Amino acid sequence: MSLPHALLGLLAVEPGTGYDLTRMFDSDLGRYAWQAGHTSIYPELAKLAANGLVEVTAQGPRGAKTYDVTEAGRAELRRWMLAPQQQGRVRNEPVLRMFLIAALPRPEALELLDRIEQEAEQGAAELREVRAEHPDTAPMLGPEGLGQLAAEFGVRQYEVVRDWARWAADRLRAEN
Amino acid sequence: MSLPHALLGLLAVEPGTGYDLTRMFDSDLGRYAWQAGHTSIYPELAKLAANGLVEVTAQGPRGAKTYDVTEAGRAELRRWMLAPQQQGRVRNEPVLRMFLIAALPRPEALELLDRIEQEAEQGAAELREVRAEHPDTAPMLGPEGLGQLAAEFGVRQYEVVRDWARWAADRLRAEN
DNA sequence: TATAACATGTAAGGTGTTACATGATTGA
DNA sequence: TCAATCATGTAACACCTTACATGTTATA
Repeated sequence: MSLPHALLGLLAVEPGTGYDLTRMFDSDLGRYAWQAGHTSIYPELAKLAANGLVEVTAQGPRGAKTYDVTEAGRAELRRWMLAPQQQGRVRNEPVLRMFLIAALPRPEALELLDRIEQEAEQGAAELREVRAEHPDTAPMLGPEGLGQLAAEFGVRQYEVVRDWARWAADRLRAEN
Repeated sequence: MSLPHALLGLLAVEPGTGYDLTRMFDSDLGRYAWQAGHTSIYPELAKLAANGLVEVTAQGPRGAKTYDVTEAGRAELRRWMLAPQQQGRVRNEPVLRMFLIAALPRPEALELLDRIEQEAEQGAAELREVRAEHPDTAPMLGPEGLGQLAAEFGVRQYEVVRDWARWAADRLRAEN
């Protein structure tokens, strides 16, 4: 049940349409943090609006509705963000595959580890370029900040996966 | 739809009951990779058995049924593990919160970043001890391996979060 | 002998995904 | 004028969570 909070957060960073939010979930955000399709976003926006947490502040061309967070919405977002974390839910298919390598026969395990290492290095390289586009002076809070926080985390994340895969492959090869 | 594959993988590592699987999802695995409660596990096991991917190989005391993977199950697991990855689904509430820091006012953002840094360091410290319990010579494949792969990944993961939070806090404090 | 851990299940309700559906605007 | 992009929605189905429900075995 984090979708409403994700929407609240994204709109608090920058107001936008359901379509804008949909694209955000397709990029950075959906890659490391949270995913959602437009078919869950639109109904959820309607629900948030009905509860007074967001409101339509502008109407654009193709029936486009720009949503913004209300004061009540901002309060709820702060409450959720600052609440004791207590193990939020995690579902990460790539990481699941990584651990289940222990279930594979040796040759396949090594093959997969090597592939993971390569793909992670590639991902890191791509993201390093994205990161380089952000000027070092851009503000950390607001729309620029979200991108920076995500890109920086993403690079480090990929590097961890790459190093972990190398470590595991080395250890596995060392076993006689 | 990774639950069946998670179960297949865990049983391929080591046969066990639905109860055993439930406990696994409560530990390491559920923390970084995938979560599931017993109420989804038992029906899913029945479904996998009906499809011939797992089978009951032993009956224990309290009506306990020990499941093992069949040859067909192993084949399906290999297929899924080695299939081109193409962006598996990721849903990570802690990471979502991290990115949405960009939506907070400065004081709260700094407060949260400091808290994240501390909690991550604590998590890393705890896991380093868990990791130290695994002998360096234990085999990487099989039940010991799963724990090792997860512990090693977990330590590195926590360290990344800690370093990232420190980096973000430093950058934010540096802004005038 | 009582408590904790073991062990399995169903049902209702909520959430999320896939497929279906429509239409406007912009730019090549 | 055609294709891509923008923009929003509904319906059916699959999936997951919470609450309910039951009973056994080991151990302190």
